[in-house]
Parts: sequence; C-alpha cells; structure tokens
Amino acid sequence: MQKSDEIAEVDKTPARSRGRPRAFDRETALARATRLFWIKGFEATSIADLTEAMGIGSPSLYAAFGSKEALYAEALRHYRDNNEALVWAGFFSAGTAREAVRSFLMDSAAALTGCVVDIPRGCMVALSSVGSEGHAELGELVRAARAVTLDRLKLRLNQAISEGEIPVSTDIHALARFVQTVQNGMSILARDEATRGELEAVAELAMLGWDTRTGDAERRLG
Amino acid sequence: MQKSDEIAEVDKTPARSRGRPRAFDRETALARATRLFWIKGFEATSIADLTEAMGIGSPSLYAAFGSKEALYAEALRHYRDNNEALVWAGFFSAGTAREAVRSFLMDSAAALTGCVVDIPRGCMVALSSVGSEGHAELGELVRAARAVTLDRLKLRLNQAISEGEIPVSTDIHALARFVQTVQNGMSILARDEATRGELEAVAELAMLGWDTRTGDAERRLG
DNA sequence: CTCTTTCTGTAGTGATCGACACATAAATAG
DNA sequence: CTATTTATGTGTCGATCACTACAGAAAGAG
Repeated sequence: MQKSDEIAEVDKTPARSRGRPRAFDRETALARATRLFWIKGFEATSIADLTEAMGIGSPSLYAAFGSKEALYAEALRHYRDNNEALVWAGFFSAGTAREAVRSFLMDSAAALTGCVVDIPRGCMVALSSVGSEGHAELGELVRAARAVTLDRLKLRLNQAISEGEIPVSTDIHALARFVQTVQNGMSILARDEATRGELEAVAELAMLGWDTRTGDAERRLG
Repeated sequence: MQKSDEIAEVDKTPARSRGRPRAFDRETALARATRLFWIKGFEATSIADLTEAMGIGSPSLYAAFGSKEALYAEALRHYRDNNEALVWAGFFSAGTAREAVRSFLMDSAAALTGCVVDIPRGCMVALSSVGSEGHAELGELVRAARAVTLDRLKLRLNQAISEGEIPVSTDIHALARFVQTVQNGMSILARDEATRGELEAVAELAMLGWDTRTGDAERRLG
C-alpha cells in the first residue's frame, strides 16, 4: 500500500488532510449520536438534540456526516460494530448449536437490560420503526440487519444437522424464526423495565422448546 | 350537577346538542386516525397526515379530540375496543390454560399478519415507542396496556394451577413472561413481512416449551 | 324571525424542523 | 510570507410542526 518517498508517493498519512483539523473526535460524536437514536428513534431525535449531545455545531455535523439520514445509517453501523459481540460472541464460540442458541438468548437477556455495559435497554435494530416512518432506505437497512440474525441462526442450525447434533427432519427455518422471535420480544420487555433475571427465565423456557423439538427432551426430563 | 326548570329532568338526549351538528362521524374519523398512528407511530404522524386521513379540517380535529396527544390516547382505546377480541376471544373461551395460550398465540399469528381483517401488521401497543419519544403520559398508557397482557396470562395460569391442570410448582410469572415475549416478538416479525404460517410455526414451538415445562411433554413425545 | 350555540373553512400563529450561506479560523503547500 | 484547503460559529433559509383566531354556516330555543 505504501510506496517510498522517491518514486510515487501517494496516501502518506490518510488521517492527515490539508485544511483546518476537525475539533472533535468523529467516532466519539458518532457514538453519542448512536445512543440518542437508539433511545429515541429516528423521528423523535432532532438535529438540535444531536448537536447538543455530540457537542458540535450543525455545520460540523453536516460536514462530517452529510445528513440526518446518513448519520443514522452510520449510527447503525457503529451500533453493529460496537455491540454485536455482546450477544454473538458466545454464539460463535459455542461447541454445539444448542449451546450457541442458549448463549445467544442468555447474552441477549443480559445485554438488552443494560447489565453488561452501560447501554440503553433493548436492541436498537429490533426496536427501530424507521421503516414505517416514511424513510424507505433506512428501513431497508434495518430490515437487512434483522435478517442477519435469522441467517446466522439458520446457518448454525444447518451445521448442526450436518454434524448430526439435531435430526435432519428439523424445521430449520421455523426454529430460527422462533429464536429470533424470542430475542425480538425480549427487547420490548426490556424497554418496559423487565429485569435480566426475567429475560433469562424466558430464555430458559425457550430452550425447553428447543429441547423438545430437537429431541433433547427425553434425556433432560426426569 | 344540572337543575331542572321544574322538578328533576336530567339528560334527555345526550347526543342531541344545541349548535351546528358535526359534519363527520367521530368514530369513523377516530378509526382512521388509529390506523395512521398504528402504522407510522406518534411522532411520525403529523396533524396534516391526520386531517387528510380523517377527512376533516384541523379545527374540527381539535374541537373533537383536544390535542394530538389526546387523540392518540383515544386511538389506543379505540384500538383496544376494536381489536382485542381478535387475539383474546379464543383465550377466554378455551377450556384449559394450554388451549387458551395456544389460541392466544395462534390467533396472534393470524391477526398480526393482517390475515383476519384488513388491519396493519403488528400490534399497535407492542410496536409503540411513544414512551421513548418524550411523551411520558402516553408512554405510561402504552405500558399499562402491555401489562394487561401479562396480568391476563398470569391470572389464567393461576387458575390452571388451582384446577390441577398444571403443577403447583410452575413458575407462573416466568411462563407468562415467556408467552408475552413470543407474542411481542411476533409483532416485529410481522412488520418485516413474516407470514402467518411462519408465526404459527413459532407459536407451535413456543407451545413445545409450554408442554415441557408443564409436564405435558411426556405424553406428547413418541 | 332573532338569539344563542356549535361546527367548519380560511388563514394564519410562533416554534421548530432539517439543512445551509457566509465569514472567519486553523491547518498544510509552496 | 502567501495561497489553498478544510472546519467552525453565527445567523438564517424555506418548510413544516402543533395549534388557533376569526368569521361565516347550520342547527335548536325563544
């Protein structure tokens, strides 16, 4: 990527531009905007709200992010990059699909109630209704983000079938939809101040459905 | 409160007032406003949107409903009065708690996907985020409406215990929270165009969790 | 009929919306 | 240094926000 200083010097320091340097940290400002969108949603968050929370003037906001919609799109990306691991790390490191799903739901119960780190309650993606508010492009972004959850669940379940963990007759799509439904529902309960313990109990019950469907129930019932 | 001109005449014709009669049907206009709030949410729905959908001028709207917030509160009531039966009728007429919960989830799968009557997808109460948008009073109304679901579920489960349908050791609260979570999650999936069949499959899986927890599983597994 | 009451349509209220023009400030390039 | 480039702060744009003043219209009361 980086050539010498003699022949064809390009892109020496990508962060060092020419004019007056930005007086704020872009990622920090983005993090604050993300938190605000996360809590209040797109429509209810005004530019004035954002500039105040980000500690910058509106021209700086528009110079750095383009528009309110573009800022929301970046906030979605920032949300994914910084919070995804909270609910997916255990899922991906689990040895079995059952443990993966169980980790996913248990970690969701903890993260969605703000018990792991100081974050708002509920999932920004699950609770977003930006698509119904007349912003089709952003709505499609959120829809796509929600679809990722389903895809990951189905991928892991298919792997479990090929590894013989669960019967080949298992309805992968339905089971993944079920897990997705439970996790989405958790976000709504979390907004209503449901506790981590309550959501963990919900996750336990969801796993009982899993066990019955996948044939793990016989050895778990007394 | 009001005296008569002779003896004790009160409230002759409550609907017939004195001045110029209203040129629109209040309930019809409220139904249209409800539908709009249901789809777009409180913040994203403007008075201009409402007056257009209701077919009236803004002074008529304010004369009849008071304010945008008061109209939303009435829309919540209208929503309950006109859509509650879609998901609760089978619940209340079921002979067992299991059938009641099953009906509740199955009927939700149908209603939330707009398959029973022509209504928007998802539950207006579950998907409302008005409380996070800075309208505390309305948020409390929605919260209370969501709490009704939990109360009804717990009431029915307690009845099932006293009737011997399910073990006394059953964690009523957790089980009710689980059912509530699944139904809430269904609303989010319904907004993303999940089909009635998909949500019914989710309901079936939720009932498997029920069966395992309540001890019905032994006789259902082969 | 007139008087009173209530609703409707027009036309706006001040406030806030998202977004930007402009001049100035602060950096690099030469 | 000067020239160029980029960011910031002030001020404001037209549009839209929720809401209403006002006058005329349509009903009952007398």
